[in-house]
Amino acid sequence: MSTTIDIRLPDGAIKQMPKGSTPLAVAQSISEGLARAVLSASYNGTTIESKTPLIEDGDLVLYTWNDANGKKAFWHSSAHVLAQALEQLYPGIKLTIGPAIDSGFYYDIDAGEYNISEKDLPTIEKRILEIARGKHDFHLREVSKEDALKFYQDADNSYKTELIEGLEDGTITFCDHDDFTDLCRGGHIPNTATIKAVKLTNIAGAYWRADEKNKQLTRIYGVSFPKQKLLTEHLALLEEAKKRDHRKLGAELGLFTFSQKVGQGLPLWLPKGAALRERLEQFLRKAQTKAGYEQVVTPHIGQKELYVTSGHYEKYGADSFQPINTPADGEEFLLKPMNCPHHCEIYNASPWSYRDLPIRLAEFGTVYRYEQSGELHGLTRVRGFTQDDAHIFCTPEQLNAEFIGVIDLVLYVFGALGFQDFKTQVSVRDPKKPEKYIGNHKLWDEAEKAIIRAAEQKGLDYVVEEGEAAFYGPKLDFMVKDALGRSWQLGTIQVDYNLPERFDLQYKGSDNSMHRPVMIHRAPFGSMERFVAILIEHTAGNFPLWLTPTQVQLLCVSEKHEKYAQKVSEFLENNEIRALVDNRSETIGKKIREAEMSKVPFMGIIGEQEAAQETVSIREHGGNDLGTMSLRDFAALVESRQAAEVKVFETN
RNA sequence: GCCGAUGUAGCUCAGCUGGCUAGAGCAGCUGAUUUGUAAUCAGCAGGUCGUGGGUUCGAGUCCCUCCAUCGGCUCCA
Repeated sequence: MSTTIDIRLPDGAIKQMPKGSTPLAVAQSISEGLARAVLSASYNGTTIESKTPLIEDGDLVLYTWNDANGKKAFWHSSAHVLAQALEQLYPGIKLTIGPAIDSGFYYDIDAGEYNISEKDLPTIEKRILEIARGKHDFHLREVSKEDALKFYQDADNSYKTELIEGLEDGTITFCDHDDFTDLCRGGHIPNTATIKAVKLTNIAGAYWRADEKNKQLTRIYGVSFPKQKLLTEHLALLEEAKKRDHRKLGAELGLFTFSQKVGQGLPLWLPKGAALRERLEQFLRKAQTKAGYEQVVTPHIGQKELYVTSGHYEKYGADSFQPINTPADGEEFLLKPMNCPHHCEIYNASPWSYRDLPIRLAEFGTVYRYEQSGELHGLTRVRGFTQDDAHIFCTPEQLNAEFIGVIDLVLYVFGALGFQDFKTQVSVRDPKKPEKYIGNHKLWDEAEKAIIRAAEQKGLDYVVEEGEAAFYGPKLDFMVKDALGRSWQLGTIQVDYNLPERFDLQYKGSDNSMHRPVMIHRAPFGSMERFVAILIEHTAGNFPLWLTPTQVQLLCVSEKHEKYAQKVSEFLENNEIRALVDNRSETIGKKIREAEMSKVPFMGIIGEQEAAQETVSIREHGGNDLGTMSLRDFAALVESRQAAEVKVFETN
């Protein structure tokens, strides 16, 4: 029997090591520095500890802080120490779960009688660091299911026993460090000493097993680092991100507002915001016309019966804005929560032949949904919003091509607005909760397959998320992050066999008999509100020239030059450049400062010289001085800048 | 909806352990100034301290209710 094994490293090199060597030992054989930096590893694709003995040939990847997996191990291990600190400070609390997440880690506890609040976080942080400095090794060990259950029965922790009940004997591991033990699957750093800085970011309620009906636990979020400097940088980054918050910028730039009198979650678009939004609508309208869509308009209310037919009433009726009554007895209308039923009725208004299909009906449709009060969030989650909606009615044979056409449109829109960093997600049924969905399984299977097929054909790097489907059909969702890294669904494309059934949609086939069309619901922006919100956070309010409300602010050096400034303004307006004149009796310095803060791309300074020579002196946002130029040259400059922006997305 | 925090002028904030007519800067208005690349000067005005109740001789400050906002959870047609 061989006493050595061959370990292949990512660069292809093969290390021959004694059987039972650990990843840490492999790292050591490469360099001391690497050994110090190793946080975790994977062997043959499975995550392991840096001290797991390797007993067969395989591929080894060593992870350091610079790898996502290294960070994950670091944060997961930090969660263990957080749990230990909490147990020490609050004896008798019950631990539940504590995973690493994208930006740190959390631990959920049942705090029992304790009332832990934000004020206590610094104390807990201090204790974590004290423990970490104790230089404790993490040890993963296997335990039998019986022993594991006994351990937590003795500790009177029903959460852990519930978790263990769901695990198979032989796969259960505990992790020890110092005097602390936790049920854990693994993925730890070697020693607590590398945890040099920790910040508990917030404390919140979270339901056990993510179920609203279960007890609410206390969740403590944190983030930790191997160097104090990294924490300082992280906190500075968060401060920067806060400056890009669309709620703050929306107010500062005069884009939108809310009123308690009007109601929560009901945005009021100010002139500048409305102008921006209209420009976005025009942009999409143009792209859609080119792609064969036709614009329709439908009312903001519909008879209750309409939503009973669609199935929405049964699903959401109780949690929606309640029916509107009329003087007529028993007559009830609902504010429309979606446009599809209306569009189905437009389809039903005429007979269709397979030769007519596909038909694509588009509408910027404003809908009202009674979102839970705790869900409302700036413009990203509101109770009244406008979907850039459209419904495609096509034959089953056309489905694939139509779906791909919509993916192209979404990618075009994202490209135009500079959203490069998005994730695609195929949202399918939760197999454990079939009662959440309507329609028959065969059609669902087909719809899910159709989406995955199209995503594959377009080469999208998608993830499949169970339980994220709409109740009537699966979706392909385009997720984009906000300034703070929270993920939001923008674009969505959905395949639906159900509404055609419910509304009895038909077309005559080439075989002279009636057939059922397939429906695609789609919205590239998702909603105007959410899209603008994310756009604000991505651009920090520095919108592309073609979108920005004011392109040029003309600043008079003194009131004497107002007349010429008006002339310049008129010239620019005639050249379709959006300009404003600032003729207040203020110093030029102040006017520049304010124009800078309102993020106008160009400032045109107008004084004695400019008026005499019929020129304008241009300063770009950010301070770049472009010098003095003729009005014609400036108009040409703006035009070429704008054309360059458009060209970027036309060629994408 | 749930857990936690917050709520003082249009905005950003001060107001100690409850104690005289609640302060500041910016914004606004009036006047002076007529300005050359990120804040000219002076004066004036502006607040039922989120709402409603309570405790107290006395509440911006303490307690309760509701509303809104923020961070999560849950939800998201």
